[in-house]
Order: sequence, then C-alpha cells, then structure tokens
Amino acid sequence: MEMRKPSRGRPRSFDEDAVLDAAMRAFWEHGYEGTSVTTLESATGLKAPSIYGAFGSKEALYQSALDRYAREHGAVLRPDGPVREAVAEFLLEAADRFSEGGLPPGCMISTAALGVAAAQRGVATRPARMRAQTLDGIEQRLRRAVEAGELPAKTDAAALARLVGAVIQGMSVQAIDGASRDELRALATIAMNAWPTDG
Amino acid sequence: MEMRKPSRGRPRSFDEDAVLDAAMRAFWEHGYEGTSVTTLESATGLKAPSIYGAFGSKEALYQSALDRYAREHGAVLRPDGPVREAVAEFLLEAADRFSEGGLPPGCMISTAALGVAAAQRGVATRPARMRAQTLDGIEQRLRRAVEAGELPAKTDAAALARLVGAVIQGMSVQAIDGASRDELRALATIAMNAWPTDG
DNA sequence: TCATTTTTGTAGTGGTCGCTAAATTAACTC
DNA sequence: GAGTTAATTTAGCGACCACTACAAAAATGA
Repeated sequence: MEMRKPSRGRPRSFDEDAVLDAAMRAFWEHGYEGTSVTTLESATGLKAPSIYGAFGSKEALYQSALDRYAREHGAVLRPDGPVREAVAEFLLEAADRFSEGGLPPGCMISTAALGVAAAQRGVATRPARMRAQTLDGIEQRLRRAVEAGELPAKTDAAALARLVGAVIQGMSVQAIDGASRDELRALATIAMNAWPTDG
Repeated sequence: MEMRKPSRGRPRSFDEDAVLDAAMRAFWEHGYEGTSVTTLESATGLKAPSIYGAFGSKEALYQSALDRYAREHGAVLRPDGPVREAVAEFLLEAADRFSEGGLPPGCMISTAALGVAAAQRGVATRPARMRAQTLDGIEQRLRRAVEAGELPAKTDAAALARLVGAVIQGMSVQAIDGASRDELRALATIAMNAWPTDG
C-alpha cells in the first residue's frame, strides 16, 4: 500500500472507495464486456478522465473491483471447527449472498468472463485463477479433515471440492436466472446429502 | 419448416448447415457479445451481406446457433427406465461432452449470457428460458419417479432438480477453466451420493 | 500575489461495432 | 439471345468503443 500525502494540487472531488463500489456493482451485474466506460461514468457520476486518473484503465478498474468483491462480498470457508458444518455454512452463506436484495444476483467471480472475445482473453485469467484458488482452498481443507480422521480415508478430496465449487457456481447461475433465497438454500441443503459417511 | 425451390436467381455458394455449425462454435466459445460479425466472417468464410441474407441478424443467427446446439450437442435425460441411472448417465454424458476434444469446452447454454449489457438484455432471455426448461424437465421426471414410488415420498423434487442443474452448470464452468474429462466424471459421480434413500 | 501541482470538464482521437446500399455476378425462364 | 431473380463483392453508414490532449479550475507553497 503506497500512502501519499498530496497536499499539493487540486483535491479529489469524490470518494474513491464509493466510486470503486459503484463500479464493482456495474461489473458484477453486467460483466466486463457488458460494462462500457459510458456505463461506468453514469454508475459513478464521474467523467472518463477522472476514472482513468484514479484507476488507470477499464481493465485495471475491473481487477480492483474483483479484489473489492472478494474482500467484501465473498463467502469464506471457515478453516477450523467441524468440516461438515463449515462446508454447510459456506454453501448456505453463498445462497444468502447470491440472492441478497440491493445487490446484483449471483457471484461476481464464479460465473465471470466465461465467454469472452479472443482479443481480450487476458481479462478472463484473473477470475479463472480466483476460481482455481477457491477450489484449491476447499480441497486443502478437506484433505486436512481426511488426515485428521474427520472424513473417511478413501474420500476423494479433489472431487468433493469440485462438487462444492460446482454447487456454488450453479447457485450463481440460478440466482442470476431469478432463483430465490429459499430455493438456493434448499439446493445447498440437498447437496450436503452427498457428504461422505464412514459406511 | 418452410421448404422452397428457388430455382431462380444465383444459387448459394455455401452450405448453410456448415456455416451455421461454424457460427455455433464461435458463439459457443466466445459468447454472444464476445463474437463480433467480423469474427463470424472469418469463422464462416462468408462476407457480412451473405450472413445477413441467410440468417437475418447477429441475434437471429445466435438463436439459430442455440437451437442447433441443443439439437446436436445437448445431453438428454432419458425419460424412461430407472431414474437414478438416468440421472447418473445424464451427468456423465455432460461430463464427456463438456470436455470433448475438437469442440469448445463447457456448455453453450448452461453458462451463456450471464453478464450482458443492459441494452441487449433481450439476447439473454432465450438461454435463460432454455435453462429454466431444463430444470423443469428434470423436476417433472423426478416428480414422476416419486409418484411411482421409485423415490421416497418426502423427496424435494424441485431442490433435487436444482442440484442436478447446478452440477451441470458447475461442470460447464470448470470445463471452461480446463477441467479434464476424468475430473468432471469424478465430480458427477460424487454428486450422485446426494441421491435420496429410503432411510 | 504568483508560480506550481493535480483534478476537472470539454471535446475530441482512431478503431471497431452491427448493419446495409449499390453494383456486379450467376443462375434461372422465355 | 433477352429479361428476371437472387447471391455475391465492394464500400461505407452512423453509433459506440476505450481512451486522451487540452485547457480551465482549485488547491498548495513561496
């Protein structure tokens, strides 16, 4: 983090944090390609030169918006406690967040930049990497549970992690298609029936 | 189907079916907004006026491509036989198709047009409706199985259908992110552990 | 006050978007 | 052959894309 005391020159007339929040919601709702700079102008109330002065480029602003989303709106898999409860909470929290009123439906990362023009495929790599990190984090958590004897030794941690990820991604799609909080929670609950047992 | 014997005027110099197939693959890989008319020109080998003469507009071509995809590349839930086997086959077939070499990864419908510009939201309604129809078809199939005593009476058919849909949608996302056939099949297999029992 | 620094609004840049008018070409019928 | 019909190529339409040069504006330090 580079702090700077400007103290010289004309001061900013806007709250950078609020502007980033507005841009994040625009990207969240319409995706990277579906959000034009003109869209960002009306979403933030700024003119293009101010946006570029503060964030550099549309792509850089998108990356900052992704980081902000992960920080403020991302569900987290609790790293301690009983693993089954942790995963169940994780899925239910996602169900709530994806259908929360006053925010765009679905997840900004789970279903981001899936179809993107060949020219700007670079934009898609960041969300894809974030999804891979999420999958990997789940898998590590499950693997630890297996090693601790909390899950059967024969548990396929990688496949189970992919299932948890698929439920998240599917809930995101269905939230965008209008699924309600209760419908998503029912989905998450029934998905937990796939949880491995010692049988 | 309206057949026509033109017999008059200059004949087409291209195979409309092959052109539609090429356009479908372009939309499949890059999505609606990510596929420009210039992209379609190089994918099909045609010039814009020929495309417009044969298909009307980019949006109409996209709809035709969606129909073709559903007809030729869509996995189907077998309407008869044991329901558990039918669903398992459905998921495994999707796993295979989403990771099949020589074709774009993922599903053209499951994860289509999720983030789209506000101006052209109409394009997204068709894929969304197709997803809704798929979910509804699964739910009806499950409901029949419940009525036939093949599934426990307390089975939440709607939630179970949403879970099956979520697995499909999640597999599509993960296939786009590079998941292999085996990884997707393992996901599908472990998902079937959520299948209800009489306990 | 005056020079300096940074942000602001104005007004564009070249490029690409989806799409099409006009002329040419290639088949038909008579 | 002449006339008709439709698909082709060429060329370019207005609109929007992401982005920026420029100068006015608003704060500072001297």
